[in-house]
Amino acid sequence: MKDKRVTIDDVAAAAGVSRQTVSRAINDLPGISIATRERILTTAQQLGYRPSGIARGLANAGQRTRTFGVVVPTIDNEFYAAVLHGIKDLTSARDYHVFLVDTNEDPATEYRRIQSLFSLWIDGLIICSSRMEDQQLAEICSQLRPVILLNREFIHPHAGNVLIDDAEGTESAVRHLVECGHKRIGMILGMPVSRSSENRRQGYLRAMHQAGLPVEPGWMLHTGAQLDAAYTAGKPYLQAHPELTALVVYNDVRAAGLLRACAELGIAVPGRLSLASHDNITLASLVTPSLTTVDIPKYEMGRRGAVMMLDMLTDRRLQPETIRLTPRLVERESTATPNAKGAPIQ
Amino acid sequence: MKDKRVTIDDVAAAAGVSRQTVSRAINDLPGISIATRERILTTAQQLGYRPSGIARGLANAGQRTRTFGVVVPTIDNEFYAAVLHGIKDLTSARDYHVFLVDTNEDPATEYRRIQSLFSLWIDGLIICSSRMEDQQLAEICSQLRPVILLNREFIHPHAGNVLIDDAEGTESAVRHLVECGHKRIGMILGMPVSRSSENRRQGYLRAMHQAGLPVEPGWMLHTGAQLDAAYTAGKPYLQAHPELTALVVYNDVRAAGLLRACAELGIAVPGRLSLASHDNITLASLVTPSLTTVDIPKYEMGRRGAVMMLDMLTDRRLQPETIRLTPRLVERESTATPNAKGAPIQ
DNA sequence: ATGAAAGCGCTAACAG
DNA sequence: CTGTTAGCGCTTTCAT
Repeated sequence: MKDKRVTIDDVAAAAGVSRQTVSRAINDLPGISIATRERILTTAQQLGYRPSGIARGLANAGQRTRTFGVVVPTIDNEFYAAVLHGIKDLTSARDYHVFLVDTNEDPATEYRRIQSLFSLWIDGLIICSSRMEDQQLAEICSQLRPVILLNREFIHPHAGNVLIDDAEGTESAVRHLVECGHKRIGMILGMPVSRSSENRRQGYLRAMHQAGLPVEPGWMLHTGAQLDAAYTAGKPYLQAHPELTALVVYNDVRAAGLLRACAELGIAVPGRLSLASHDNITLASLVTPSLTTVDIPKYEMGRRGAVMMLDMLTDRRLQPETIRLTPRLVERESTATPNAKGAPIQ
Repeated sequence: MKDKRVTIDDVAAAAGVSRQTVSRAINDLPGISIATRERILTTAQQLGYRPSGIARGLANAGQRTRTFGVVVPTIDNEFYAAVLHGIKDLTSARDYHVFLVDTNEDPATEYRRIQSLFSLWIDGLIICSSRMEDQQLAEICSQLRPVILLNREFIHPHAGNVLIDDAEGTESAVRHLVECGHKRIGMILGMPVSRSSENRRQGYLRAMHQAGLPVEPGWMLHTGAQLDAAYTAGKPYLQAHPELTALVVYNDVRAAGLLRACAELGIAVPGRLSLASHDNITLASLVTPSLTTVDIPKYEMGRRGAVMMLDMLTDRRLQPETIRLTPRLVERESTATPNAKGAPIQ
């Protein structure tokens, strides 16, 4: 089926040294003469020797497999693709390998798949927007270090955090709408299990409160993650709430769904309804009207997480940090003064 | 740092049997009484025993780590995210784990990272849109089985193929444009290393030839993978070729870049220029005008690849197949009869 | 039906 | 500086 593997013993025999000396040469450890190292490295090269990560992992009793897991709710959302992109470069450069776990937005799947990953003796774990309970996270952290949480605050001696100030981001969006003159502002939320969604809801409530504006319970609507779900749920919501002149939307994907609903209902955006969303993924600038949105530094979040992970792996004494990234409102076409003249979209 | 691992010996001791018997129980192998199996499984459960995939891999001499690699040019493109999505479900259900490799569209990186992955003794490999030379692919296939190639034809006893008839897809797009009445049709290509791009170019040339239409060399333009790259390269191209009334574009991302260039140049789409692209990713239906595009069954491609992989892993005697999926033109707003009246976009 | 022995390929701990 | 001795946790023989 496949050629016999070249093992460390083969190299040792060929170079006429002990297996151990080869190990020292390969791993650049002290206690070996330069000449010997050179010679061994050359023979290893000639034989096409590749150290087995599997055997290394075993011998190390699970210390260093040079692998770690990355967990995302769904790879199908450009947001997480961008985070992964931020993780990738460093990982590739340092010759680590990444197990990708897609949890389908389901906390139970997340927990199960992570536990299963543990049997592979990963060195660490990056969990993006974890939907699990604190207790489960604690259990996972007790089994592994480091665990880097992106977009989810969790305090644990093994856990690092790269956080977005979600509430502040949403507040800036609401303030923008208020400055435009809006008074009746609704909010489209994400999945109930999403922490970001809850944080953004808090930001919305706080900003509305600070502006002295009322909030009706019916003004808030949870929708599924797909564009179609937002479209489907959004249509009756829009019809039921003609009093609203602006909406803060959980993310761009949902905003795009609402845009479609608005178009079909003849609701002009931003003429009759302003829309401010979050994430600033590619489509935010491509849809018509382009979306005013709170930019989340997705790539940077991934990159910083990967840096922390690799640093902690390189020097096990390093303590995990908490990094806070700041979102920033990007004003585009989907927000304007309320009741401005403007024909319905189609 | 972490609790002592529970090993097979711990379970054996607790259950009062040999390590071997535990192994039989865990792996559901014959040669063990039902009662004993039950008892062992229970104690294993109580102890929280999780078999080490690493040790299993080593003991198996690289046969079954329940791990395989998935290689994509760039996770940042929704196309590949969709493929991954198709791979994910089955993988998760069968409790396999996936190493994700992003090659940055670079053949050398692709080769290097795959070789590096081999040290982890993966069971198989799915390579999406490989940019490597046949010779390198052959080398990789000689080291591993199965290797499933998505969107890249390659014949080898270890290699399965899930293919798209790219040329046919492009031909259907060109035929559509010709039927609209276009005579001078250009093409925006992908990266020169992309096989799809080359196949689509062939389809373009063939369809133009069959329609008896001329093709100028200057009508074809290669652009980078990002939207901005297409926008930047597209602008001077559009200005240099006012004779063109329609464009076949390599993919939706690039078409979106061109759309922006057209908007800035005051070129109405489809009024003065029709655009037909490929892939049918989300943004294709969201941009204005929405894109006529050749739908590629991305999710299905990933899913079929994963099915073949897992089938071959389950039954090692199974021979790899070649599966061909058919693209399908989706007509939207970006194509129309040439020279139809219609004001420039802005 | 169960157990004992050997070894997968490597590194850590100790010798020399 | 280099070699020897033990495993890491598991599965495969081969015994019993």
